[in-house]
Amino acid sequence: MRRASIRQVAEAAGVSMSTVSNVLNNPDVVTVDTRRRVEDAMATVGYVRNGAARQLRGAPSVTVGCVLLDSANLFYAQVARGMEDRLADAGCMAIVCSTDVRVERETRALQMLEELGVRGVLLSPVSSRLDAAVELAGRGTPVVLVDHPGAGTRLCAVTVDDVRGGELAAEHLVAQGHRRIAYLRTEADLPSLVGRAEGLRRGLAAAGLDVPWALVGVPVPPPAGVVEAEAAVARVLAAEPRPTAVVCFNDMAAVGVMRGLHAAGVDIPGGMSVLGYDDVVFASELAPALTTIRQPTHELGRAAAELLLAEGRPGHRHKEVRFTPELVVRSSTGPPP
Amino acid sequence: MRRASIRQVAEAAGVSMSTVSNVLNNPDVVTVDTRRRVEDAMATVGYVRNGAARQLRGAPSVTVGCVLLDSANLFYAQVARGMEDRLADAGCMAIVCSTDVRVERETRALQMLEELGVRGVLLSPVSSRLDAAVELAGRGTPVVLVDHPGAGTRLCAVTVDDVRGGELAAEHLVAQGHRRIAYLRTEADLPSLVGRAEGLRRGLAAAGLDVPWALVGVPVPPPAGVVEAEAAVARVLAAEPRPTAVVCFNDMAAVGVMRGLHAAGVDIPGGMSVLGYDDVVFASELAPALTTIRQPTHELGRAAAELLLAEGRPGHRHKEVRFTPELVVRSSTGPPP
DNA sequence: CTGTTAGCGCATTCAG
DNA sequence: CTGAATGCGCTAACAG
Repeated sequence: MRRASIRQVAEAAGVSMSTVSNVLNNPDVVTVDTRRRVEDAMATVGYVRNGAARQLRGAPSVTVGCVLLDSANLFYAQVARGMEDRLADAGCMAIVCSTDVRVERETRALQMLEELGVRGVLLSPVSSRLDAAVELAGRGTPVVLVDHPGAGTRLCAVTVDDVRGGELAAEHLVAQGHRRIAYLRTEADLPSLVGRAEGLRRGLAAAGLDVPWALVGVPVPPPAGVVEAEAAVARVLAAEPRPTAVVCFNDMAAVGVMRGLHAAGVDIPGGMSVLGYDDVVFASELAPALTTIRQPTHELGRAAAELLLAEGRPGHRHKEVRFTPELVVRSSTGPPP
Repeated sequence: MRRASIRQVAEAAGVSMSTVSNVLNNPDVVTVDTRRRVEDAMATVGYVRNGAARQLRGAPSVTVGCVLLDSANLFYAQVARGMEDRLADAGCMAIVCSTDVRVERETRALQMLEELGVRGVLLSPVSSRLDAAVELAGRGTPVVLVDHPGAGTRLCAVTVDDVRGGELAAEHLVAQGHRRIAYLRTEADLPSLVGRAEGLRRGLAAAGLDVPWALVGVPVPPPAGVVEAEAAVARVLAAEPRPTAVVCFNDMAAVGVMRGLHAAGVDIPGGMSVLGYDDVVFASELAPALTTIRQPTHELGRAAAELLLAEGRPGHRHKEVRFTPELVVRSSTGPPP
């Protein structure tokens, strides 16, 4: 069964195709009377506009690709929701793709989205190799980077000041008296994570500490979820001398760390302070309530969508919107033992 | 700048358009030699297939609509991820739309998706009025319901046995000695919620309790998030006689309730037991760890996508896949005071 | 104000 | 194996 086209509507209403087209696109150019007739006809034949045909004719696409590391991750889920909301306001819809930090998945997603002819792509890139994204943009599909500065690429970007986030973490812990701090790191060279590490170093250095000694990086293997973070606890406890605080790359990892610490019988924050990142919605309800660095997720998504929608409008230029993270002090951090 | 079409590829390669089309769709029907030439040409002119044109010609769409209550809600985020994964396996992509339980938003989303010509729609409906979905399906866009049985609609559906979930909750609490139980209810008549309420009633009745007395419904206004749930605590504490347990419609609501209880100085579970629903990833890390009913989110999404992809294949018939929830006992429930 | 026509990019004829 | 022709549904430009 093929859908009714503008043609059968025209027949049913006894007018020409272009009249039907007009009631659709230039309603005021057609008599109230005929318009009514056409609208009735559309209803009776069950007419539905054909997006593919419109797009082929050059109408702007109503779909936007959202290529994220993991849409089920609460952080990205909220970012995606922000995108979705802003896009909906503009009559657009989000096609969301999760890459799980895999280049091939990212490449494939970008390819498919380009073939679809999306209005643009909001991308939280898997790594700093942005060639594919730059080429995509070069071929005419606007790209806005999310949580990645994209320095020197001429791509618009929405970021959070990760270095500042790292500093915030370092300052807070140093102020509490910590002198040796573990931080969880993943294999991927996500710029947001390297930024935070840099911030940690700066913060420690500013406090006059010997950074190489004061900061111990603990690797967490992919997919770097709760389970992997929990397993990493053994490695932080084994470090000599033992660190008195651990900084996590997100709140889910902090959940894992807390779990591991509980299992090992280490008190939080008495025996070890734990610092999260993101301030997801349940961070305040953990045991103990999690001290963390808040990122404005929803706004991040909205801003990214905003930037994308602005592309192609007259006076458009490369732009980076940067948000500032915020320290939220709760009970999982305290003075060292 | 318009994208290169099959035509410029043909020119660049010195062959006809149909030859190019063939290397794309019937690679073996063309000489290895010419194929190479054409492929080179595609690379140099930067050719990208035009999805709109293909779809117009009748190619099956690669997009599927996922219309969910709230994609940022951890439960749906995971369901969506399951959908996305299964769809990706089939070379498809998910267009996700959140309705926030608003009919107009649902209607609008379905409309837009139909115009786009999506391969189908995975819908967690706002209410039991499924007319729009049924009509959509009638017009040829397959619809699979998620978390809604869709009785009598001939629509495929993926559900969780909500009545059983409610029973599980009732049985557990009654076994602990509770005789008067509050349950949080929302305004929306979501079938999953009415199912659970029914299960609660059955469970209590089976234990020989006077249901109208034993079960007190406490309304939570939209958007029924953490904040609203927290505010509802006052109402459960004010009920006379005071209930000794409260069952929540999801884990986020439980977070709110726990927060409210803490604020009111009520011990959990000493003064009040709290039961969640969903078993989201952080439920085990709350203070106290949350007793809850687990739903298989990812599988739910996968199964829905599976059903959708199966539609239109030869021997297809109406089907409902039903999953079974599971009680996860932790520390937020215990004997009444 | 309404009707006619051409062509968007592609895949599928059919004739060479 | 290749080339030319047709039409998918729609809209913009033009003719009436």
